[in-house]
Amino acid sequence: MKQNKHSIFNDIPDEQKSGVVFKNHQLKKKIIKLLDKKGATTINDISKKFNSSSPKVNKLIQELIDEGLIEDLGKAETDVGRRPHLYGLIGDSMYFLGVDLGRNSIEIGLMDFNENPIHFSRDIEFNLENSEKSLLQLCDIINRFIDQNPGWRNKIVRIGVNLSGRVNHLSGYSHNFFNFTKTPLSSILEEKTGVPCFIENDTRARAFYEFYSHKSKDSGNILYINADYGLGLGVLAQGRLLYGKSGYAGEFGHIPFFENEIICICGKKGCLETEVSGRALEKQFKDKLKEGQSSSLQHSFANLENIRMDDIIKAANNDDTLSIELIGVMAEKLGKGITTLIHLYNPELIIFGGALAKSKDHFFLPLQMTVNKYSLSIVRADTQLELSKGTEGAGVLGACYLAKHKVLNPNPS
Amino acid sequence: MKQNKHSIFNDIPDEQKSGVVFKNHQLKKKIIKLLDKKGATTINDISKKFNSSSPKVNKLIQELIDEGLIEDLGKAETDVGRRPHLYGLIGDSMYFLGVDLGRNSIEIGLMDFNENPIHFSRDIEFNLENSEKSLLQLCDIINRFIDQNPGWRNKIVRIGVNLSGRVNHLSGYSHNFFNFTKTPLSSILEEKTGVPCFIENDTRARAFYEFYSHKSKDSGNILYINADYGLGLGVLAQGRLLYGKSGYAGEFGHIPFFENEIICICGKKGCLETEVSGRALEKQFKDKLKEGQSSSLQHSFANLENIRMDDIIKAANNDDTLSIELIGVMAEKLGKGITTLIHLYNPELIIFGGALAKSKDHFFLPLQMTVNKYSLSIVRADTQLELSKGTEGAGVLGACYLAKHKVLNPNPS
DNA sequence: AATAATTAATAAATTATTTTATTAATATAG
DNA sequence: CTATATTAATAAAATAATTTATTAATTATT
Repeated sequence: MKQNKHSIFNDIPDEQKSGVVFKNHQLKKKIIKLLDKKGATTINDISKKFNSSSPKVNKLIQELIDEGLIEDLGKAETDVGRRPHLYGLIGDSMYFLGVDLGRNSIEIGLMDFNENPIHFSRDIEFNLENSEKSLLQLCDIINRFIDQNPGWRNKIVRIGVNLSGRVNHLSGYSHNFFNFTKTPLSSILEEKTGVPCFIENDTRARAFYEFYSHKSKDSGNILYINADYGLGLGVLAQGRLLYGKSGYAGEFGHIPFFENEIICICGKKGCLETEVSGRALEKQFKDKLKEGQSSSLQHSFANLENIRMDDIIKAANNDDTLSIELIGVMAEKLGKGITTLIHLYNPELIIFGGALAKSKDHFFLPLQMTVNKYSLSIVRADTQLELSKGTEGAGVLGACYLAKHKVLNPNPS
Repeated sequence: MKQNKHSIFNDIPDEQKSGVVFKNHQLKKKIIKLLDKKGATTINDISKKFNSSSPKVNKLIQELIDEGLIEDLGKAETDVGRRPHLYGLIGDSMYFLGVDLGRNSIEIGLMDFNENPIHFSRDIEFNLENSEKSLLQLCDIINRFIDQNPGWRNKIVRIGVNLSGRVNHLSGYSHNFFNFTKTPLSSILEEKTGVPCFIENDTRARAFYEFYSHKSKDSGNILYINADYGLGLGVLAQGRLLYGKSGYAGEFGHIPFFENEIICICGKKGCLETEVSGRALEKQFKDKLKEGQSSSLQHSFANLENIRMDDIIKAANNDDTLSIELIGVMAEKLGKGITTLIHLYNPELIIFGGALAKSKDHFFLPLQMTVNKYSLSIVRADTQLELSKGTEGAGVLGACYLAKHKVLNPNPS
């Protein structure tokens, strides 16, 4: 495959690992990271920040300009003295590609360094199977997306691919899909596309989108609850995604929470998910109808078994009393679970997303009430609760943001 | 106060922040960190590790020898070629001081860079009050400890002080004690002793001792449960102590867990601690006696109200059936809580300490059974459960280890 | 036992970086 | 409108680092 032009974020050869070339390379990366964080910056500020002389920084800046990565943004406004030049990233110089694998479709998106969307394709037909054929099809779809525009391939510096199930982001192995080769999945993708790739769990990628796109992220302790058909959790602790020993951290849906007899999809009984999830909501709704309770949905469905989570949520938003009640009770139960999370992670923010969060206040108000009831006020005071805006393509965006994050922070998570 | 001689871990003046002096200083610190981690190392290995030339490393090594921090350990064994010299830290060149504040006593310990104990003083009389007098007394005790040996003061590079309650390790403010000044507590201690100081929550310091002294700490995801009069938790997530937004992370004892009517010391009802803690055990034990159940302890106590947690644990270890039963039931309840922790943190190890853990198998076996019963086997498989060895002076040792850790890792937590 | 092969340490040569001095650009005061 | 003060950028000088060549130390081999 074609080699990416932008070597700045590719590893440099081993023989150069010692010496000046390597150190200049490192410093250039640091400069780019700084410009990304702070925006337009002067040579003096950069040289102070990195304890490097201004002639040295000047030289590297000139090289970065020649490489097409940064540009001179003119002079800064100052009160006195000669005005320094400002330098900033050329957002269009580098791209990130995000891929979100669903069961029956793929979504792909391209984002530039300034986080502007370049192009998105939704609902690309794809049959996810644990087979080599399916994997090759995936690579083909990605390559065809990239080749839509001849200028793109050379600009893409990293590709992130979201998969459901257990994913080892460090080794690049997926546990549930494409696990038939000795080579890590990420390496195969890399070989087929010619661009460095990584894989990530889809809920965590979505969570990362929420974390990254949110304004207030002071201390970096944020939780994202995905209340959908299942119940997922993504954790950002002290600025880093939490994985735990093998990537299971945040298995919120399966903590033992109820003394009930409902068997969870995980095989255990009493999991939080057995009573708090879209799946549980469907079950509870149908049970109530069988018990003789009424709902506006009865008119729309000939066969009540066809009622789905989304229908119930829509009904609640159209004032269906039974739906509102069930969602409210569920939110109260979730609130107690959230209190546990607040005490264990002491987050500054919890964001609620997924289908259930779409029922807005019917879900959010009882949730908040319960959290207030059960939590220590001194701990609770730290934590802000928020509904997700439910942005389309959060998964793909999360993969793109993660790609950018990994490019700028190669060492830790 | 006398200034510490070892400037290597003190911040260098601002005017030197640019330039060669600063960079050499940084590289020397990196060398010391490497020697601490890897033990005896050659100049070539160091220069490769840090992308620095061997003449440069050679020069810095000579300087470090002159400063008395490292020593030439003779030649390495090699198969072929000239044998390189090995260099290693002089453990005795730098000390760490740990201070553990109890309600009525202080414990102080001194440890060298190789983690050898130098001197420990237990049960120093001290009355902890939120007053300036009490604070001055504390400083006096610390200074008197240091002055026991005229050679110590100059060798101590950092002092760690453990306090109960909420502690901000970053700002240096304590929430519950010595909170009457605008100056952070850590700065006051620093001024009075002439050595850089930090403060930390006592449970977290204890937890850090357990993490640091344990052999297997691969991925750095470890929990420490302090099952004592209260119920505490210390979390090491991805190699870093977990604090959360304001240092409340790990408030395990106060998660809403029971539908009971017992008012917790925190003011809420239903907290895990209301039924799982030494405090709860005392209450339950006395209630059972009042209900007419019998125990061997009835013979030893004229007034049954004087029975304490430690007596019940001792009784259990001497085959007292009632004590064993109560501890067993408590361990089962804790097991369910532990399962929640396993699902949320996916740790590789959980260590159980505190007084309750001293009842060994009476506590540990029912605990393990319950964890196995409630947890997802695939997540559970990652987690090893262990009883703490219950080392004397774990708090002071934790403060010393933390001091060393902070000296070697100044940037993150 | 002498020699070749190998690697470490050091010295010398080369290259790179920083420091300083100089020139350029800009605002303010007289 | 010019002089002065102030800061940026650049050039020159000084310093420091790396690279290379050389010498030293060591094992295996002839």
